[in-house]
Amino acid sequence: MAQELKDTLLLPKTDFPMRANLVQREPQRISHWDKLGLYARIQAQCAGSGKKYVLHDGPPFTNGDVHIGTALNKSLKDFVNRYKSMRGYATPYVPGWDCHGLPIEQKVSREIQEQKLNLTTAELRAKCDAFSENWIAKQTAQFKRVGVLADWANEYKTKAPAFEADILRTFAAFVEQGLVYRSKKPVYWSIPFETALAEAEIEYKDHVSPSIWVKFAVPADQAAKFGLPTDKPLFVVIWTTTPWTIPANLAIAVHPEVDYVVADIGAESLLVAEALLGSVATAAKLEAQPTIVKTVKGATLEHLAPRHPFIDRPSPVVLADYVTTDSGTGCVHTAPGHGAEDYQTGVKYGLEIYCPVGDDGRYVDDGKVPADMVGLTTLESVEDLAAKKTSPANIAVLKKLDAAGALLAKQRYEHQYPHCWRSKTPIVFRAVDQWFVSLDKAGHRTIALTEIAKIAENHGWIPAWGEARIRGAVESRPDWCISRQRSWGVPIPAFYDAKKNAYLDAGVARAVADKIATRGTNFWYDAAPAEILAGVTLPAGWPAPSELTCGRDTLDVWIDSGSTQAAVLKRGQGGTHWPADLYLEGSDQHRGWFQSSLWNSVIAFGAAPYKAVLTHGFIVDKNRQKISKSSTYQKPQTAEAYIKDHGADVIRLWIASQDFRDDIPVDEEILKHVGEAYRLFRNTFRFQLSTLFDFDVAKHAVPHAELDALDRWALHQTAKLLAECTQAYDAFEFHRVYQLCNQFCSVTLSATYHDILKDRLYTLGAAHPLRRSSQTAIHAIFTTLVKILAPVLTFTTDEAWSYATTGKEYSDGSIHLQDWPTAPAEWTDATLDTEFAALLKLRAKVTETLEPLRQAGNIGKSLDATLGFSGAPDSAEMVALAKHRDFLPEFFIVSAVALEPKSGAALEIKPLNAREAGNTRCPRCWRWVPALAHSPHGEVCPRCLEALNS
RNA sequence: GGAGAGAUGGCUGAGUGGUCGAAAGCGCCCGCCUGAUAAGCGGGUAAGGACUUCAAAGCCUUCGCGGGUUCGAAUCCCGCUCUCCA
Repeated sequence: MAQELKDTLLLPKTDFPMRANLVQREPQRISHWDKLGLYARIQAQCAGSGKKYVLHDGPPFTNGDVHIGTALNKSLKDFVNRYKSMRGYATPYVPGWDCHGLPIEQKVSREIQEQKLNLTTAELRAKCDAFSENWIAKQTAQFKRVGVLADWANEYKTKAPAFEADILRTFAAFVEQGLVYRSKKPVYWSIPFETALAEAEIEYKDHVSPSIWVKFAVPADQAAKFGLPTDKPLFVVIWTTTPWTIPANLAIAVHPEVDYVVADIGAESLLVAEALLGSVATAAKLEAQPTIVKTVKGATLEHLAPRHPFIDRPSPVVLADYVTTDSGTGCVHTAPGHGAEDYQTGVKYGLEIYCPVGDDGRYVDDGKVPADMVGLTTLESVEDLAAKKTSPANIAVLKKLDAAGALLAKQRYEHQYPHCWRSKTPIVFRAVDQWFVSLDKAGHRTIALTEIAKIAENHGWIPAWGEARIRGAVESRPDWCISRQRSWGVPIPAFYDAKKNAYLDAGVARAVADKIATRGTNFWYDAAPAEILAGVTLPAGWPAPSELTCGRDTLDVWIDSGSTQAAVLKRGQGGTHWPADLYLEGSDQHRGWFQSSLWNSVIAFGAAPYKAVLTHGFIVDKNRQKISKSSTYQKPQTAEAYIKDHGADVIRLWIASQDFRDDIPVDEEILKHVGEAYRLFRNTFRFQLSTLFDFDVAKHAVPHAELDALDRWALHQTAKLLAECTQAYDAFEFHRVYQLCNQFCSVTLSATYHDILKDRLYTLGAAHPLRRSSQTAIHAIFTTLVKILAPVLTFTTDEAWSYATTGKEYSDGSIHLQDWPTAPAEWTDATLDTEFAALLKLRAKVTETLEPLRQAGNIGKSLDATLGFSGAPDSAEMVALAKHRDFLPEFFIVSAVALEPKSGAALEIKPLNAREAGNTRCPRCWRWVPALAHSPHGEVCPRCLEALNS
């Protein structure tokens, strides 16, 4: 009997599964999309709109699995592209790969060493090429698995011959403008890799250096000449944290305006800045308080010539404005071959740019370095660092100074020091002949800064502090050292004669580029200069090709990646355009790719390559620590590892849920919560689909004006949600979309709208106007909601959409081909919203009132109760209740509601057990009614009887 | 050493001078339902402290830490610590 009645109900029905089973099923949907040619279809659909939005992809490095942080980056890009394409923009998205560079060459070289192979440069390069290509294939699959939609068949690779040719053409533009020069000045140098490094290739780490105070003896005749006391031996004291640079010391810098003192410390006198005498005395643990015997301005000391402590030469005093009295002695050890400022001062005073340290980091035998120090290394290996040992060179210098009686004091000094990003060892500053690009010569720095400001005016730096970040990087950047002593890269098209004179020319570079475009860069390594230069008109003054050899330096890889805007956007690859509408990368790229792209673009084309730059933070653990430093995370931090556990849609939802402008914390608890939110969304879709099983919009939709008030209220809420989500997407605030949808689904829908609706959807006749009204609304809400979430939940929304439109798991249509939803103006009804807000407040009070009855075991579900409201008939509450009198039982999900106007009384809610109120339960709709009626299926309430007869 | 960013309850995340001990969701606890069922609904839920009490209620402190401005601060200012970035 009960079963028979139950069969007359219109219970929800759908094939859309409750369990997502994302890990297994997502790959199937990816194949489905591949078959559909989804990317091409979306682009074709938007092509006619006349609107285009180009997000230019920053290339990941091709030497390993996709890291979760890279997946985060690509997902954010995917959210943007999908949203924009739904808004009708063509969104050509050409993914890219950064292929050249040290880490790959290093890995490949190691393999070669292990196999004891002896390869030519060209062969090594071929292996690097294959290595990179292999990872491109793997990473492509991994990105696709995350759900990233892109023009995968039309990718760009920095190692492609045509691309390499464009890098060289960009470089030729530099040469043409006279910006490229060869010079010997100090650069960051990685000893293990024996190469110069770019600023973006170093990382600052804690480091303990031996800081030392060194005495430079002033000969008596010198002291006399400068009017300094000669009664006791006089020493100029310097301070340094890099003892190994002492053999390269050529001068001592003082500030012209600073006061210096000669201080008597007993047996001898010291010359230091007055302000630092105290700290020097402390460091040297002097027993007696030093006595100042003379004070002079730094300027008067210029050309005073103390002696180097253990090499027979003078170390003259020079003047420099950068000298401070913050720390040290105010007398700055100057080695023009080992420091940027030292170099400037060296040039100013005509000093040699002296660097007695070889490529391998060892002292060379130049006849000046003490014989017993030749061959010692300045490298602190990873093992040394772990053992807290300093370099052999440092140790030797300390000994030497001590033996010479020149070591006044030494101390451990903890600070942050630049390290090579790959070998993790401290870098050294080292002057070597390198190619540089002048950034000021043709006013490019000014242009770059102007471009930064222009972008800021259009609010293109997102978040806004990005402007300060890149401005700082651009302002402070020294001339760009662009040569690398590596093989796996784009060769610098320079030639050298027998005397090592360099020849570089823009026209020649372009000619080389043209040849490389078809033959690849190995041409440079395989062919003789005569062949490379065949058919090329040599500039005046060049020797014959037969007298030249090809340079073996390669270009800094930041020239590679900085050229993507030329090689991809300027060429319109895949339908892109220049400048890009958006660059979107981690915030470290202000110093990296955002900057290198800006310089390249400004130099080559006179303007920035992007209109807007969006940055995100980095993934950290729940203690806000970098994952690589984290002790709680053991599993590999690859995208694959996360997706294997949670599925791509949950990972994407997690990414969307976080405010990515800050660091992005990840841990299992957070992912678990996101998983719950995912289920909420999925269940919302499922419930809505299941209630629409017998609804056909074309046939059954009810005109808006005829919709029930509750349904119109729900549509009002939907319109509000849509407006807010649209605004959030436009501002790239995906976490707001997440929060808004989450609240909408759980509060507005599940706990309120859907809950109330169940009675009418299940028990009324199929075609009852009220039921069709609600189905009309649900259909509209579903359609809106599923589209709002489509950019994030790509798999799930596509699945739900397929069920909604065809009832099947897969279909030719796709949610991703849909336009962004719109809310008809009639959906918005502020008056209704206000009215319902009041009713909902009462509803909250009602559930509170019902709870004691339930706790007491008097009622189970709320339908087991009836309600009485008493209160002043003119009170706002009673008026609102009276207005919706017939709707109240349904609204409160109770069996009956009685209104008892009582003049002047405060509102009172009186819940009652429905049975005690003298009712009988209808076995079909479970409502308690005064009397049942006969039906062919047994006794039911009058309303059910009507449903059964319809 | 940086005129870079940040620190809100178990988690996400609102909140830029008072209505905030702090929205909302999640989680957790208790209960209901079994016609969304690996679902759904309702209620409760920050921590510490002193005191009083059978109990309830009440009191004080706390939005990284410490100061300051103000009648009043999570919100403004200064210093510090830590994290991320360089």
